[in-house]
Amino acid sequence: MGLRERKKLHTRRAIAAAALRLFAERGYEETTIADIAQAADVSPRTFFSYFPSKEDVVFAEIDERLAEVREGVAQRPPGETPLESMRRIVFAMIEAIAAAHGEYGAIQVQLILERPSLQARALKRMNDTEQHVVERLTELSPDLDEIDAVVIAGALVGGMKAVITHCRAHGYAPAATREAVDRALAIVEHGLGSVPALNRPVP
Amino acid sequence: MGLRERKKLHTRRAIAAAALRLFAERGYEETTIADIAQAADVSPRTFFSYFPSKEDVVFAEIDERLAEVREGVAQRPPGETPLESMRRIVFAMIEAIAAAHGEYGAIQVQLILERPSLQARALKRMNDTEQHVVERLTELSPDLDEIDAVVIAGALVGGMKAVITHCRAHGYAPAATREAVDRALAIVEHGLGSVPALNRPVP
DNA sequence: CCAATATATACACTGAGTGCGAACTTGCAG
DNA sequence: CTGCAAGTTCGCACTCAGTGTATATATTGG
Repeated sequence: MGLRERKKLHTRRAIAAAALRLFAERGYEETTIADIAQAADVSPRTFFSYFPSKEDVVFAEIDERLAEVREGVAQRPPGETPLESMRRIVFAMIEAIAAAHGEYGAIQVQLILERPSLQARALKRMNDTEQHVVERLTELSPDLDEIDAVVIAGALVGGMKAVITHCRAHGYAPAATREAVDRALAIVEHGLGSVPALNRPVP
Repeated sequence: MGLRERKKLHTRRAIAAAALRLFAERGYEETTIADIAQAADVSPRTFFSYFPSKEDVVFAEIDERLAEVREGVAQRPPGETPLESMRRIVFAMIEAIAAAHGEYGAIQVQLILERPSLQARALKRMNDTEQHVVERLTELSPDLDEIDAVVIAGALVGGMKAVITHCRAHGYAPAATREAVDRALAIVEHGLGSVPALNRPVP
């Protein structure tokens, strides 16, 4: 990795960190791009060569983790059933979200919850992830009907969203979270278990 | 209904119609609020007393129909099981979406599909509807755990989204749509059928 | 017809986001 | 080390969405 790329990554992180810090200190609306740029020691114009909009900077860290999850999903032990794969994906994502509760994680979550426009963007990201799951699913089980794959992905992501919603309302106690995941998966699986293609291992 | 309210509704519709027409003619980005205001014969400032943002005007008609659906969901025949209620809601919504394919419906759908920001807003509306379903569900079955209700709503709305996605890809042929709905519901229900609270009729 | 109230508009302003060309930095080849 | 090509930052000028406010105009109820 050359100097150029390292610098870029550093600048990107500096901008994101400065933005999140300012958002936390004085609020989202009250922070301008100019403020962020100044705090990160770049020109206002440069901000937009790293993030296409002010809203996107909130998702900087989340997007990084999401990319990791997608990588991880790619390689999968042989003999694993599609259903098991799906369970693994869901757990990886929940874990990724929980892990995001680091330095600025709490601020991100709070911002997203209280700004409808950020909520909308978060949902869009979930939807994109869902599309990804559909692709992966049809790849794993070529004999699976497209409509079935779409429904299954929807149910899975819906379940995930349910867990997040539930945890938000009841705090992120690990035991409660685990229980929520188990319950959600149990419910969804009872329906999913009846799709034969999902329970046949692939070579 | 007084003159004042009639006029307001008329202006609202005029603005929405002008906006959709201009979006169709020259594109979304290429149409400014000033253009819309001029076409609807109001001042630019007035636009914002009817719609909070340029994006919201795209959803004007959809929101009207969604409100109708919520009304319809409210009164429900006695003895109907929660599961039957849910099926009724899903069908009503699918129907509402299909009905929106009127004068400007096609333009709306096209706009939403090709602008990520509009997609995000559409998903937010779906999510809000999902919240509504959760509320209604816990109201209908007080003995239903919250987490279960959230998962069920998620699965239902996920299924709905799946149907829409599928229909979009395969055209809106009525037969195909009906089949998609049946398949989606069948899949979801196989899971949902195992939740006892859902199959007990309420007084 | 009058007064209270709701609505429309004009005006001025902030801030997000874009296009462009100039200045600068890095990577690489000779 | 040196200079050239490519990538990156920056300043500047601009458009447009969206807001606050004060003023004018229309509607309603009495």
